[in-house]
Amino acid sequence: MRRWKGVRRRKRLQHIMDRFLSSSVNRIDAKGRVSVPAPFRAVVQKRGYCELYALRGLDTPAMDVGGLDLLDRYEQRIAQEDPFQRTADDMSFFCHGDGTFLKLDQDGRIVMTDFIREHTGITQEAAFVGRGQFFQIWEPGRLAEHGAKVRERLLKLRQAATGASARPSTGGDAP
Amino acid sequence: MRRWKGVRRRKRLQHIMDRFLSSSVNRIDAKGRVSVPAPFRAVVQKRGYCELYALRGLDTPAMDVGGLDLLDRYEQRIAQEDPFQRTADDMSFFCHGDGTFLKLDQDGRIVMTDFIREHTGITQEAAFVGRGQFFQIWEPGRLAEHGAKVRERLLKLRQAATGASARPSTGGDAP
DNA sequence: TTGACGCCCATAGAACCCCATGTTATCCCA
DNA sequence: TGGGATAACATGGGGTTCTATGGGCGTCAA
Repeated sequence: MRRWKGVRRRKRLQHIMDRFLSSSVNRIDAKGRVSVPAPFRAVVQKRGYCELYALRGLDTPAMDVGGLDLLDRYEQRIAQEDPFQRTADDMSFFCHGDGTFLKLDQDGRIVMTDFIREHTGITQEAAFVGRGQFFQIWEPGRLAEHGAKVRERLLKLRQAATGASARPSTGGDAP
Repeated sequence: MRRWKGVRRRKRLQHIMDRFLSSSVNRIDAKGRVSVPAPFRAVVQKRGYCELYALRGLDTPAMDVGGLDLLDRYEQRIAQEDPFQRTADDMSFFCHGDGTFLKLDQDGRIVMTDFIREHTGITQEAAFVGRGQFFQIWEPGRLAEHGAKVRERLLKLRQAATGASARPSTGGDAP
C-alpha cells in the first residue's frame, strides 16, 4: 500500500468509517513493523489524527490506541485533581509514563517497540481490535483468552437477568 | 548522536513534541554518562530549557527533571504545608539544598553523579519516564515496583467509580 | 600524578524513507 | 454473467539517517 490511495472509495463508505470496528491479525516483519488495518487507518485519517497515542491497558495486556484527544482527555481529568495529592501523581504517571506516540509510516505501518512488547507479550503477530472510539492491540493468544472470559461474564450476567425477570428465553439462538 | 542533528526531522514532529511522554531504559557507561532519550531532548529544546534542573522526588526514589518551572511547582507544593511544621522546612531544604543542574553534553548525555545515585539507587541503568511537564529518572527495578503500586491504586479508584456513572476513566478499557 | 570533566570521533543497530511483489477484492465490459 | 483489467492491501527489502554507546585525548584542579 502506498500513500493513502483509495480516498475515492472511502468517501463512499464514510458513514461506516467513523468508528473503529472489527478485528484482524497482522504479521510483524523482521524490522518489527506491522500494518495498521486499512479500515482503521481510514478512521484515523478521517478524524484528522496525524499521530496516534497508545496507552498500556490498566488491567489488560493490551495497548489502547487513539488520537491525541485521548491524551487531552486524560490530562483534563488530571487537572481536576489536586495536583499535590497522590492521585494526580498516579494518573500522570500512568497516562504519561505508560503512554507513547505511535508514528504511522507512509505505508501505514507502526513499529512494535519493546515498550509495547513488554506490556502485551507480542512477538510475531499483532491483533487489532476495534473499540469504537479507539482500538486495541493484543497478542492474539491473549486476546482469545480474554475474549473467552468476557463472553463468560456476559453470559452469566444475562442468565442472572433472565432468571430475575423469570423469562425463560431471550433466546440462545436469537441474535 | 552528534551536535543536535535531526532538527529538520523534529521540525515536522514538533506538534507532538511538547510533552515528556513514554519511558525507556538506557545504559550508563564507564564514565557515568547516560543518554537522555532523543524525544526528551527534543522537548527540552523546544521548551527552550537551556539547563535542566533535577530535584529529588519528595516521596519517591526518583529524580524529577525539568526546567525552572519545575522549581516553581515544588515551591507551590511546599507552600501548601504548614510553615510551622517541620515538614515544610524539611522539604525546602530537601529540594533547594539538594537540587542540582544537569548539563547535557554535545551528544545529549548527562552524568549520573553520586548525588543522583544515592537517592535513586541507580547503578548501571537509568529509566527515563515522561511525566508531561517534566520527566523522571529511576532505577529500573524500583520503577517497576512503583509502577505496580500505582496501577493497583488506579484500578481500585476505577472500580470504586465504576457503576456510579460515566466514569472519569483512568481505565484501560474505556478511554 | 590522578581523577573529574570537557571535547571529539567511531560504530552498530534502530528508525525511517522509498520501492517491489503476491494476493485478494472490486469493477467494467464483453 | 463470466472473466479480465484494476485497485488496494499486507508484506518484504534496500539504502540512508539518527541514536545510543564506547572510547581517546586534552585541560584543570586537588
